[in-house]
Amino acid sequence: MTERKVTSLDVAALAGVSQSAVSRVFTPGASVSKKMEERVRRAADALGYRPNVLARSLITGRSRIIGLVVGYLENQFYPDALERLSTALQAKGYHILVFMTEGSQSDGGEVIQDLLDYQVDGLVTASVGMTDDLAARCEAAGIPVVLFNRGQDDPRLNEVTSDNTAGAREVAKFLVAGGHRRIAHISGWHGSSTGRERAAAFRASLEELGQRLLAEETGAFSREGAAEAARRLMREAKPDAIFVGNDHMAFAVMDVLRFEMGIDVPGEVSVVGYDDVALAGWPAYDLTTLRQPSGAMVEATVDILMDRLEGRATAPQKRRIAGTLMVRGSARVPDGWEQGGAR
Amino acid sequence: MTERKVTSLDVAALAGVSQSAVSRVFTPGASVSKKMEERVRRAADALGYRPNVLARSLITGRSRIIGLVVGYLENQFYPDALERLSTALQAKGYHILVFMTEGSQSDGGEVIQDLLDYQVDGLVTASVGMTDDLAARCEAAGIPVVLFNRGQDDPRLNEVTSDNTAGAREVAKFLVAGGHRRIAHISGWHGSSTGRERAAAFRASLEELGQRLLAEETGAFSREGAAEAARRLMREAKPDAIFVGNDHMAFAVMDVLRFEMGIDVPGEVSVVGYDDVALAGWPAYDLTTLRQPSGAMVEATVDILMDRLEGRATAPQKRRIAGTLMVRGSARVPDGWEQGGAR
DNA sequence: GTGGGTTTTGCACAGGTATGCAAAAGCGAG
DNA sequence: CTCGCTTTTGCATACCTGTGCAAAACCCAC
Repeated sequence: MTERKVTSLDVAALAGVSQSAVSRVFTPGASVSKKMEERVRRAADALGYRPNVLARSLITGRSRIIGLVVGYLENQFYPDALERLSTALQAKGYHILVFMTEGSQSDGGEVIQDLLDYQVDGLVTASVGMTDDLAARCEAAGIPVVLFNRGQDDPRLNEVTSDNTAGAREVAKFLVAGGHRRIAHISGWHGSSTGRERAAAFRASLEELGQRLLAEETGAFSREGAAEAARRLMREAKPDAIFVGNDHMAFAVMDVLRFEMGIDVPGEVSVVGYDDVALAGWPAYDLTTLRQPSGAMVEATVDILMDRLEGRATAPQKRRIAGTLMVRGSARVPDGWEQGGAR
Repeated sequence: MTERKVTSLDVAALAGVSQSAVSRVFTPGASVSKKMEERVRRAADALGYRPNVLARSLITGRSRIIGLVVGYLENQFYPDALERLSTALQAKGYHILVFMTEGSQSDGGEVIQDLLDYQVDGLVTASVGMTDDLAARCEAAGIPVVLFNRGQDDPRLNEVTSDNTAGAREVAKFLVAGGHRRIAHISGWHGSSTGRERAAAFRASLEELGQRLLAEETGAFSREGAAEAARRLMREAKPDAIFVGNDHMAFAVMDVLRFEMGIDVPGEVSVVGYDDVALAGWPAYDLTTLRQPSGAMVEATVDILMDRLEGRATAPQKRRIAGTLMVRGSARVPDGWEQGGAR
């Protein structure tokens, strides 16, 4: 409390050298002699000196802070990604500053100013439909933006998504091969590209396979929304298979079917999700789902950021990570279907 | 990219006033005339000016950044708390900088330096057994530290926990009242106060009620550890009820019992958890558990931080939030037991 | 208009660091 | 030892803002 902050000047005084010398010792790649290094470090350790990142950032213009804009952490996919992202960035000397938006359908407008105020070096947005111009404004300010698990038509923006189209097609093939004839879809929020792409590709793929999508309801990426959608679906369209826009909603659907309506899954209705969060692999759900490899997606995100921050590439990248269908017990398995997918 | 950063000097020049005037307009509570305010704001808006938080923090000595040290986000309790904490702090003009430690049993030593480098105004540690002297070092540097959901004997440190002793006693009463006679416990990690307290209180409470704890295994707060513990327990001690140190482990235990060993829960074995994460309320698990009110715990955390940051209180606080038993379907319910607990 | 008191404004400096530039030191060869 | 070259060091300045202090402006009553 009474401890005054120890600065590079204090160290310099104790070591009997100039402040710039101290600065250079703590700046990788600066020109310092062996002897000087030794001397300064000894003094620094004695005083417990560490450079002030904020003061440093003021002059270098780099804060080593990455902003993360996120809407909700209820869907386990996001905490998992957050954990990986934070760890990966930490290894590179960056840290994550968290900005929560209200709800999953916000455009992030409330936090964008906050973000810029903190002079973040980069920006990752997850689970939020950030409007084009907001993100573009950041890019204009020289801040690289990566949309994580969400696309936007704007060609200026970086994106990392899984291949939603291929994924949805894989699910369609799987369900058709399994002999289902009344296939429905509970989609995510249509304001998000992820939700739209999966829905559109699923519908199109079914038609390629000679089927028509029986019905589509929107679950708004929320548990309650999905439960409602499932109830409507079973009351009216009566499908024998449901592809749900993500795992988080799929769990709600399975709960409604099994525990509220007494329907056997997969005996009477097959359920397939999207994401492959940890819970999907637990036997209580044992959910067949399309894995979005969050590890690879995070790697790609970090790659893009580093390219930009270290001044390598500058062209916007749209990376699309391939997923694989995880065949488990919530959907009928076609004869002869092998894990990893048939042709 | 080529856009130079717009500073208070630019605004001052455009408005034809001094830089200090601009500063004052953006400093709440400073002395500015109506006319000046109007004039500066117009210029600032025209240029898109916003004060640089980092430069500001350099001079005020407050960064408006709160460090959060966290070990893993797999246990849903923590993402939930993170979300609440971030939202609450944001409302007060603070933001969370995330520091991940390796695994749940780290002492946080790797990140402590990073933390201090960023000049955080305060520190919250969750799911990590931060050693006393590290936290004490932060306090010595004038940074308030709150241990979230973890206690430490050091009287200098702030803590927010649920009342583990009362909670464990409630569970003991519930299980005994339910007619169980072979009661076992799968504890968390004994390096954590949370784990120790729950285990000790549970054991003691059983003895007060005239029973002996049948067996205790450690689950190390991990899914795999808990599963192993459950297998050992059922192989050897054969309990008719298991109190598990947190929900995250309890789910693993239920999965092993039901799907691996074909044991009926709660017919043959009752399972009780601790935390009441969202998943506990989903019908697939329908877990009876002691609710840790994360909302109230976060409120208390923010309270303590604000007291210190706004220079009110300075004495360390140890807040203990009361929990309530959520009676659901994973454990036999004693006749006449009412939700909210019997006397 | 004058005087006293209250606001408002500008000036100048501080906060902790990185870096261009020039001076100093080191080094190796002759 | 001297010279030329490379490496190392110190000086001074810049980064962007908040704030104490004194000067200026304002307000109101006489």
